[in-house]
Amino acid sequence: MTEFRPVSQAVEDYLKAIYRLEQREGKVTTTALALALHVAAPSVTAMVKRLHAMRLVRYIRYRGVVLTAAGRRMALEVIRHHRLLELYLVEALGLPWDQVHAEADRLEHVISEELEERIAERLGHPVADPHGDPIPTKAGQVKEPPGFPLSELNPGTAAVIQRVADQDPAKLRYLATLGLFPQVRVTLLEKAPFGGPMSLAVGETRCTLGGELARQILVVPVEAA
Amino acid sequence: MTEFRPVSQAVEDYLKAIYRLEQREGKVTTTALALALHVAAPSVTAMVKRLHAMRLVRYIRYRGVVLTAAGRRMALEVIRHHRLLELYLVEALGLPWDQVHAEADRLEHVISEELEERIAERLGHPVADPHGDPIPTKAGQVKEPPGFPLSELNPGTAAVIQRVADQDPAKLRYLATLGLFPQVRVTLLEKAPFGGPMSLAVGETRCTLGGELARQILVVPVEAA
DNA sequence: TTGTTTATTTAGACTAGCCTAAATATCGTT
DNA sequence: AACGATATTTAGGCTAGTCTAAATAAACAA
Ligand SMILES: [Mn+2]
Ligand SMILES: [Mn+2]
Ligand SMILES: [Mn+2]
Ligand SMILES: [Mn+2]
Repeated sequence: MTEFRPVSQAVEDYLKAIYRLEQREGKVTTTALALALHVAAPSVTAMVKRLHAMRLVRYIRYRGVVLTAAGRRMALEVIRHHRLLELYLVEALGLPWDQVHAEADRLEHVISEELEERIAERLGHPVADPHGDPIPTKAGQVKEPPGFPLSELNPGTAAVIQRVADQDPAKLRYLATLGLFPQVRVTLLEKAPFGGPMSLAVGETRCTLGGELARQILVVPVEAA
Repeated sequence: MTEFRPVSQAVEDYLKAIYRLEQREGKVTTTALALALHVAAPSVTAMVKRLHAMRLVRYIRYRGVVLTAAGRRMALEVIRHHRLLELYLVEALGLPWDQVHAEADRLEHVISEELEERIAERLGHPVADPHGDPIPTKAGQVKEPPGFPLSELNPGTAAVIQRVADQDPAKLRYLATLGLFPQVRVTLLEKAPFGGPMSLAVGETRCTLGGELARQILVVPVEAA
């Protein structure tokens, strides 16, 4: 029944990007895709036409693109691979958390369902990757975790980091030196106005963080200790 | 100095196939490559011209193809990936030994040198994969293990399996049910003439094996127990 | 509402890899 | 030494995915 056609790596990358843009921006334009995928706009136009013909998106000229149910299912499948792999590489092989994204971006397209399953099992069927991003289930369920940017936390409040939304290795390495990971508890001490730097207590130490980075760190407030 | 250009998956597969044919047959013809890679002969002609232009092989029209030093280095690099991955998938994730070949065939092209290194470390820098095939070193050294086909062993002699040269999953599953793996000790009891079936003692049990399969199992004789 | 800026698509081209059919070279035999 | 069989290459074509330059539609502002 469910007819099964294999799909190219490029197609999977487009679907993933479309999924992320739908989440973050609501609508998905040609230009946004071109930017996200580092290709020229006409390349995107050509590809979304193909995706439309494959019934993975609905595409209306000049109106952007929307995932179909089949397209969303495939996107989530690839994202599941990606996030399981990231976690596996960190947990089982000790790769640094700033490198696993790039590695997973290539591996996600080639692992079998069998291998995916073994990895999930070995990890105890985890629900989040090393950056706090939720891992879709086999059935395609995702629960985006709650949380808002650390930059909007009120001074004097404690919170637990849920997610680090940036994937730039340099930034991740820097955050690691500060001890800022998902599940870590922080207290906001002071905040300069207009997106300026903030000073934080992390465990025993304290640090200063620019507004840029603080916007990428999602937190949930907790009771003071 | 060593200029580093990335190479496509197709190129890596050709280099690997050329390497294997050089080992097994001595010379590498267009037809042999076409057969090995399941492509049409003219596709091979086109590709070996490109490989020649890239200085990965020397190609003379109608005369076949020979790996250059650079080509051999690349082939061994991919083979190293393949065999490390096969062993890792069996050891660390418990995949059945008949499935790891197909999985490794896709993964070998996308893992980073960093990940390769972690895997090798985790495995304790092994020298052979689950089928007994030698794992080239980082520097490109391979030592083909000794051994001759089980089909040529003399009746009454004991031997240790060095290598199972077949990679057909069905055959490998069958051999697994008989307990025939590398490092396993067997004794040849009887042998029918003209490549006919042979009866073996494997541990406590005995079994019968067709000449076809016996030719793919490489052994080294040992003292009787 | 008209004109300008910006986003998007069309047109046309290119590369890597693959294919089939036809031409040609090599090899093994007589 | 020549012939037929076999191996190999050439010729020509196709798809996926990319690009730049040019045309056009949509959005915004006066
Ligand atoms: Mn999957
Ligand atoms: Mn992640
Ligand atoms: Mn390598
Ligand atoms: Mn193997």
